[in-house]
Amino acid sequence: MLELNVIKENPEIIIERLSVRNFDAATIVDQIIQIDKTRRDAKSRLDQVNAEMNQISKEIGILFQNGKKEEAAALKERTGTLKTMGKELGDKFSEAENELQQLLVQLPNLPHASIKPGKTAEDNEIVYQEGEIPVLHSDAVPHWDLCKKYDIVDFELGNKITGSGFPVYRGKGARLQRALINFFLDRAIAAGYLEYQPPLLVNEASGFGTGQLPDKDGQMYFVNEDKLYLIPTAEVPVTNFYRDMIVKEGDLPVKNVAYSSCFRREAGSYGKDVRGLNRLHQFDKVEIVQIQHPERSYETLEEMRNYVTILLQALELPFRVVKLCGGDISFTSALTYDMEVYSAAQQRWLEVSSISNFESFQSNRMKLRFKDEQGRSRLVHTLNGSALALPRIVAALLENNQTSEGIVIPKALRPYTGFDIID
RNA sequence: GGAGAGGUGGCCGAGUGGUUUAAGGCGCACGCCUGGAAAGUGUGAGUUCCGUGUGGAGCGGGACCGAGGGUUCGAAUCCCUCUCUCUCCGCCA
Repeated sequence: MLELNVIKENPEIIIERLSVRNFDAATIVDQIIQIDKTRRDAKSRLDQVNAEMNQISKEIGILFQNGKKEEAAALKERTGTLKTMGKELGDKFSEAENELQQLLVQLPNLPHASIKPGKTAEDNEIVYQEGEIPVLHSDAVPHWDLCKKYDIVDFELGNKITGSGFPVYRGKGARLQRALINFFLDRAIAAGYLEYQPPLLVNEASGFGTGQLPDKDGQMYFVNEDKLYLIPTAEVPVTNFYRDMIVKEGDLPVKNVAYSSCFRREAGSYGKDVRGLNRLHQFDKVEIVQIQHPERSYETLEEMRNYVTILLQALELPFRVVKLCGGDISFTSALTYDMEVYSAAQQRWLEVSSISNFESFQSNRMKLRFKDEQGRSRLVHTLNGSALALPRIVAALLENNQTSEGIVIPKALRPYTGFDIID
């Protein structure tokens, strides 16, 4: 959520910057400024009425103590009209406030100044690429066939007990998953992140705080009985730890890491993108989250990108870094790098990490602030990134490392898997 | 799921209708005291909104005692709903 003051002070700039996303904010910004006026006017008058009421009540109290009941009764009569006025103004105020809130929530985050306009993923900018594209034998097969061949991921069994998009990992497949989780967590801890195990279900306030609600309501699984949402990413609980808090400036940056299962309805997805492990309803991910001083958040974004780069290098996967264009960047993000690995049998780049700086967009929703040196409350910046999402990493490892003997496990992972080949 | 108790400032804890402008304590910040510290002592300290002023220095005012409603001239205090925590019972990994 953008800050009201910022919108009020430079409405044209907001409209111009949001046009980079192909978002026409002119009408909403206009309405916001109007409603805010109404709201402030009502609040101002309401405060005056309340002040007068408080004054009268105090006087009545004193009169009662002195036994002057008639004078008190006379004063009471005046409160009737004040009360009606107060009620009307109060209603007007909260109505305006609600409307204002509803308008504010519709505006996406301002893209960073370096973000280029663009319509789709086609317009994203490849800013870096590393690693050799493997040349596979002519009999090389995609990972879903390898899963079957080595009996490590069973999609049909998942279909049977749950539905499509919920695979069952078996034997060395299950151990590979566990190895990756531990590998990623150990690396993150070594890089100074604090490990958490968050709840996998969150309440509505948490969904709102990180921006999944009300926007992406239909993308989360919802437990109606208890009004709880299954998390689409550990970002939601881990960032919301700090909702409604004022953190100490000296505690910044906060660096947290969490492994969690993630649940996504993926409503509207179809086609070959969803084949095998490419797109699932439930998957595992290690997520890094940072809370940082506004003046240092972009350094931190680069640091996180560099951190993920090292992970991909350790796994010996060819990868590239994509800077998302205005049309492809998420509603909440100011700048996002997607990290993509090359999956050689599919001959596709697969997104395995998305690293974003949300600036104050989430912290404004969450009322997450810090005290600066002058004792002023200021919104922090929040950032997060996958480090990493497992299924597509597994897909690329299987495809790229397939040999006639079996699937070769990268060296860095062997201490975790306890085997060096899947055969 | 059943029964009971309770949510008060950073923390502990008083407060059952009117100078509560939330007692007191601990902790905190800044002074005094001290060679330095402890003890002692003094002062101060929350969040947020509106107005005025103007980059939030200041001043005036509103709201905030789990959340939301209600009663009343007036609510931390009374009533209703919700929520969370604790204890006991039941169930259970």
